[in-house]
Amino acid sequence: MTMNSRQRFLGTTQQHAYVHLREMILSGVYTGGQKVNPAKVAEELGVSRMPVREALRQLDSEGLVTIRPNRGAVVTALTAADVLEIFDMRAVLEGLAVRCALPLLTGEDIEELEDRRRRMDRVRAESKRWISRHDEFHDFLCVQSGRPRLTAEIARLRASVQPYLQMYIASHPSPEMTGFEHDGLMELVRERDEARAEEFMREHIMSAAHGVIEYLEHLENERDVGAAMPAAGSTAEAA
Amino acid sequence: MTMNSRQRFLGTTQQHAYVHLREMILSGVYTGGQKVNPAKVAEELGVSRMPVREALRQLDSEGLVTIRPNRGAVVTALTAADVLEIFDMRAVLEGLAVRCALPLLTGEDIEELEDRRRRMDRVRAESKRWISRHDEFHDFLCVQSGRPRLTAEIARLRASVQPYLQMYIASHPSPEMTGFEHDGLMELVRERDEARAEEFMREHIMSAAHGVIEYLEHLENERDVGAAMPAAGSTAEAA
DNA sequence: AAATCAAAAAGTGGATACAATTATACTTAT
DNA sequence: ATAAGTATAATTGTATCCACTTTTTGATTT
Repeated sequence: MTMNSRQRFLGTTQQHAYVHLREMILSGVYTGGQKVNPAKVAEELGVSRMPVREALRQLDSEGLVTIRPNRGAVVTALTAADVLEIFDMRAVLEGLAVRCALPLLTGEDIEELEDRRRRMDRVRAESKRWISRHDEFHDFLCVQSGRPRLTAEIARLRASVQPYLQMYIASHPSPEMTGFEHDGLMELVRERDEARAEEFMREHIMSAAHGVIEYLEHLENERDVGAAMPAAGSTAEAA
Repeated sequence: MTMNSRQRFLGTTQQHAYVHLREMILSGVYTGGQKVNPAKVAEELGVSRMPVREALRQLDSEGLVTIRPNRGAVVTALTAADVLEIFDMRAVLEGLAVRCALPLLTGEDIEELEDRRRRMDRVRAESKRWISRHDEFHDFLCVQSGRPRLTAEIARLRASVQPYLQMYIASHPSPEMTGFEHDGLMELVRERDEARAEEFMREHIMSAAHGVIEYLEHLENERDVGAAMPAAGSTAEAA
């Protein structure tokens, strides 16, 4: 049962640990602020602490965990401000990506893009699948820019907010995804209007961001008033 | 003489190794494509291979070295296309940074910025010092955006092309740095014109990029013709 | 002389062992 | 009762050791 999954895994043990931890964080099993015990993780995977440490170091560089010297690693907890910052960065970078991709897109590419947009629309009701196809749509466009570093960076930023996006979605059952925006984008793509497509992409991403950010601000406010006067209730009780 | 510099270094051995390797790469002592021998580095620093390995893993995540499983680490060698990609990313991100900083800047901040611009201009002739002060000017503006992740990412991108910038500078003795552009930026900052300041910053960064990129393309062409027909010269000689 | 293969050397990845640091629990004093 | 201090446990950081992979070298064959 706890049969060592290392056996089936191809590649180095470090990669195995990296993939495992990353999945755990992105899927929300390890939640923000939580300490990561390397010894436990190592035992779970049936490996030593060393490859786990290296995986954590890598995840730290990518922003998913935060290592403090001699004090261990914690899963990075993002504030609403952090999430805003990340979306802002993604917005300008993905704007750049469309701008670069536009002159390189063949008619075939545009057809494929249109296809993906339709596939996305088809599952508008199921938020999880829609998100996944939405990501694929965006990713396809990024890849067509012929800029691997840009594409990777955008993917990294997208991943780092993923758990928060999922929380938001979970708390807003069936928010009827706004797919129509992509029609506007497709139109600008066909017209090969670089400037307007870039601008449109920026606005599109930030409009998606607002929901998540407001949700997180709401949570933070709730938590703050709760933490600021924890004595209020008990004082009343005592009195 | 080879007195173990670890003694004087505060912090973990891993940090020591990281700082050391980073300096070596950024200063150009380790040049692009070169293999890094962890055992040698470890001995030089008077530490074991383990912290060196972790430092390399981190540098890999940051793009300064490339680790291939079972085949060691090499200093990342960037092509002209890579450098263009990085400058493009920096341009849009730093555009975002000014836009965010503008509404937050106090009169004092603007004075300080102006001060830095003057200090930069004062050493226009000495390219090394000018570069350094130029970076500080840009960094100050980034910090004022109140976006730590954005600031860090921009710094990372700037660092990754630093060796190439230095090569370019070295091969173009005293290119009479174009400081005047910053006057235009300062004007837009004072007017608090977010949109135009963002656009200006983008263009400013890309104009700085062109020199480096052309230089690298030139080098690549030279290398390519040299490699494509290495017999050409010797054939002529033989004939 | 060039190509192929085998064996050795070098190098990388991972595990265990040990040292140093931080966190926790317990005591003691105010 | 609370706070400070100390002892102990837990965790983190580093080094050494071993196994496995890649690279190099040299011998052999065509």
